[in-house]
Formats: sequence, C-alpha cells, structure tokens
Amino acid sequence: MPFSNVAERREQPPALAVSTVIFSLRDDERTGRKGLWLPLVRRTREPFRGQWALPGGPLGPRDSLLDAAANNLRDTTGLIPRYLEQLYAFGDLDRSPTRRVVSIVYWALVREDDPHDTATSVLLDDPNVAWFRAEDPEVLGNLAFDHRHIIEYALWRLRNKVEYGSIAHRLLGERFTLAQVREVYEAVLDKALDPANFRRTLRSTPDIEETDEFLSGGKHRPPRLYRYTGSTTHPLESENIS
Amino acid sequence: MPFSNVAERREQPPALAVSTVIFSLRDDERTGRKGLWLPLVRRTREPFRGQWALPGGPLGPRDSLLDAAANNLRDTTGLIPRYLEQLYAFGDLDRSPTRRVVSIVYWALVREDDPHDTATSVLLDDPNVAWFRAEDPEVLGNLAFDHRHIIEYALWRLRNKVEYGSIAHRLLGERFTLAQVREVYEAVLDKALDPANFRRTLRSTPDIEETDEFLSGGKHRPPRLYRYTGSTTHPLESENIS
DNA sequence: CCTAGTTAGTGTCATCTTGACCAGAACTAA
DNA sequence: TTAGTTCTGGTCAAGATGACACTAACTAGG
Repeated sequence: MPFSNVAERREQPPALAVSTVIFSLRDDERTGRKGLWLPLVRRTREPFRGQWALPGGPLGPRDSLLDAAANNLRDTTGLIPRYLEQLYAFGDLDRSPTRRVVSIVYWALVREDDPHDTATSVLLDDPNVAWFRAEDPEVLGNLAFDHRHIIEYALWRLRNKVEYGSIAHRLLGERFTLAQVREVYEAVLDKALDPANFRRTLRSTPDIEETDEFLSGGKHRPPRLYRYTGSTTHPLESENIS
Repeated sequence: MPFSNVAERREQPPALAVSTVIFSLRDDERTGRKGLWLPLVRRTREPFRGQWALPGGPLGPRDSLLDAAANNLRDTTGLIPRYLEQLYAFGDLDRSPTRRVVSIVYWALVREDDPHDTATSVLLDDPNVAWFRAEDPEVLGNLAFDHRHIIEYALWRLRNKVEYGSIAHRLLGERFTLAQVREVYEAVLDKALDPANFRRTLRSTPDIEETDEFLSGGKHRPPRLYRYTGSTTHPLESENIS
C-alpha cells in the first residue's frame, strides 16, 4: 500500500534529497550528429518499484548538497563527473506519493571517453543502471516521481542558457579541439553549425587560448588543441567536486 | 551560548528554510539614476540577535516552496510581489552556527510605487524592517548568517542573466513606458543607456507590443505605453504567486 | 609513391546588429 | 510665447554574423 493518507502525510517534516541529471554526448544514428544521453537507475523499492529514475537519495547530515549529490551518483552509477552544477530545487507537495520530499537537483555534462568516467564498468555489470536518449518519449513517459519534468527542465536550460567556452570546458578535458566543442553545441542545439564561423567566434572569446599541441590519429589534418582559461561563471555555478 | 558542539549538531537532520531577496528601484542621489535597494529584517532571537537578515523562515509541511517564501515575506515585511523566482539552494554545513539549515532562496524585483506593494505601511511602522542599498558595504558587512554571500550572488545573477522584456514585465505593471524599462536596466547594470538605441532594441523584440495609450502628466511629451506579451521564460523560472 | 578522401583552417563578402549622435515632435511650466 | 524636458525617428560608421569558396595537412588504399 504505497499511498498513505494525504492529510497525515503532509504533517511530516519535509524530507531533503538530492538528485542528478547527467548528460553525455553519444553518436546518434538518426541525425548523424552526437545526441544527448543520460543515465537512469531502476528503482528497487516502492514507490515506483521497477521504473527508471534519476540517480539520487537522501541528504546525509554530514554532506554538503554538492557532496551528497556527487557521492550518491558515484555509489549508484559509478560516475564521477568533474563538475556538478545546481539545477533547481523541486519542492511541490505531491512530488512523491508517500511523503513530502524536497529534491535539490544537480546536473552536469560528461564525456563518454572521460578517464574519470569509470562508470562504463559499473554500468555494464549492473542491470539496474543504463543510459537512455534524453528525449526518448518512451523513456520520459515512464519515469518515477516528477523526474520527467526535471529532465525536460534540464534540457530547456541547456538549450537556452548555453554560453560558449564555459560549457565546453566542463564537458571536455584540459585540452580539446574546436571541433569537439562544436560537437557539444551541435548536440545541445540539435543542429549543424558552420565549422569556419564557429571557429571564428570561439577564437574571439578571451577564455579559450591555443596550445602548441595537435591531436594526431584522425584520417585528416591534425587539429590544434586548445585550453580553457578564465572563469566567466560564478563560483556557485560550477562547484568543484571535493 | 549560541554555538553548540559541532559534531553533535551535525547529527541533527538538516532543517529546511526559505528566504527572499527583494530588489526595488529607488532614486540614488549619488549617480542621479535609480539604484537597487532591498528590505531586511532585524533578528529578534539568537543567533545573530539584533543584526539584519533576509526575510525568511522555516518551510511549513503544507506549503510549497514558493508559497512558503511568499507567505513569510508577507508576514515579516508586508510585501506581496507579483512574481518570485527561485534563486538558489544554499546548504553548506556551517551556514548557521546552531544547526544545519538548507535555505531555498527566492528573489524578485518590485516597483516602489506598486499597488501590490502594501509594504510601505508595514515598513514605516515596524522598526525591525527597513530598506537598504543593496551594495552598501556597511550593511553587507554586518548581516546574519551567510546572507551577504546570498545577496552578492543575487546581484551577480541580476547583472549577468538579464534578458530584455521578461525582467521588465515582472518589475513593471501591465502597461509601461520604454523609459521605465530603461530605468530598470540602468539600475541593474549601473550605467546610463542611450534612450534611442534602447528603444530600438526593445521594439525589435517580439514580446513587447505598443498600445494606443500614452502616459500624460510629465513635463514633457507624453510617452507611449507598451504591453508585455509572450512567455520566453520557462514556467519554473517565474512562478505565479497563488 | 601517388591519389583520393577527410577534416583543419583561412579569407571574403553581403547582411544584420550595435553604439554614437543629431534633430524634430510634443508636452509642461512660467 | 518661450524655455525646458523627454519622446521618437533617423543616419552613419563600426562591429558581429552567416554563407561559402578555397587551401592545408594528414591517412588510407592502391
């Protein structure tokens, strides 16, 4: 009996939880570009047992919000992103059928081939963790709690509040090619961008500087590697994982 | 003895609270333009008794986050802004010296002469509520808890994430002149803007349309009144007060 | 070793946007 | 009637942007 009496439930003090929305770029056969994917975990308990949900859990008394989010993400999925950013605090009364829960949601973009991204091994072994296309209606339609709502908001934020430079720095590593940055933007905005013009605008920003290194190995002219400098974003908006 | 044992305190479950940062435009003699002011309440209890703090209080079990913020703001200051937007959730372990508190902070811009703004009467009578210049170092330096930090983050957000149209709509009423919108931007960005150019960019946005009315009464040519249409912002980012 | 294929990177041009500023329009106050 | 004020429409030059042509530099396959 997952549903308790509403009036009774509302007298409990609100519980605090943290969740994470992790976007990753993966090849998308349909468009030929990269697309956005995200990891979900299958719920093993009521409510919503068996359904997919965002990684998350209760806020421990000794964890900062960020630490709680990062630790929970690591424990449930094996993912260790470099940065987590606060997305929003969701606190509606009816978010959970059992009790009042206020969830503070963090989000990040990670690279599929990130060395930090030890998740691959965990994800492969654990049938209760898997990646899905972020906009797959089939997936979005069957999520636990209000997680569909949360993901859709995260996608909206991604597309509307993107800044050149900072977002790329978080997703890509120390050094990156301009084409890699462009891939990020093409995936987020879901449209092709002119390589030449993209290069021009990116090189005109002060936060990205070129290095002397090149990335060889492709079947074409080796592209120059760039580095991200500067901190346009507010400290609060891209906290470092401790 | 406001400080209890740290190790002991940290075992308590985190408490949930809401706070509000309300910016208002007031004439500033120094610059000749409008400046940003905000209301603070004097703490009547420990910790930080006697010091100024942001309006706020605990989250009741029956209130949504937004309602809790709006109700608390009304009760402590008399202010009833049309919109509140979620700013950030602050949850560091040492925010409060007594116990662990996670504060979800809402913010808004209000008009000094807003009819909704019944706060004037309350503020005049109550010596524990007052408006201050948002950037007065004297004030910022003596705030309770981490409220200085919160206000500085709100100011940063205001200056960096401003969009034409939406912000003006929230601050100004149904109908407004373009000069009023310009005043908002001049106060927020703290610099003078060219009236003609500002008019041009604003008129080119689809969300603002002209009306047939004019505002008479000034000692100059009556300016045309405009109306805000459209909803560029995500629903989550400008919730209506219920 | 040569050539085709692929992406990197440069340059150009027309168009759109932006900032600075001028000048007339339309009101109030005296 | 005139001075003072802001509103409002306009011009112009400089800067940013989008479309696209073209060269550079690598790999792969013959």
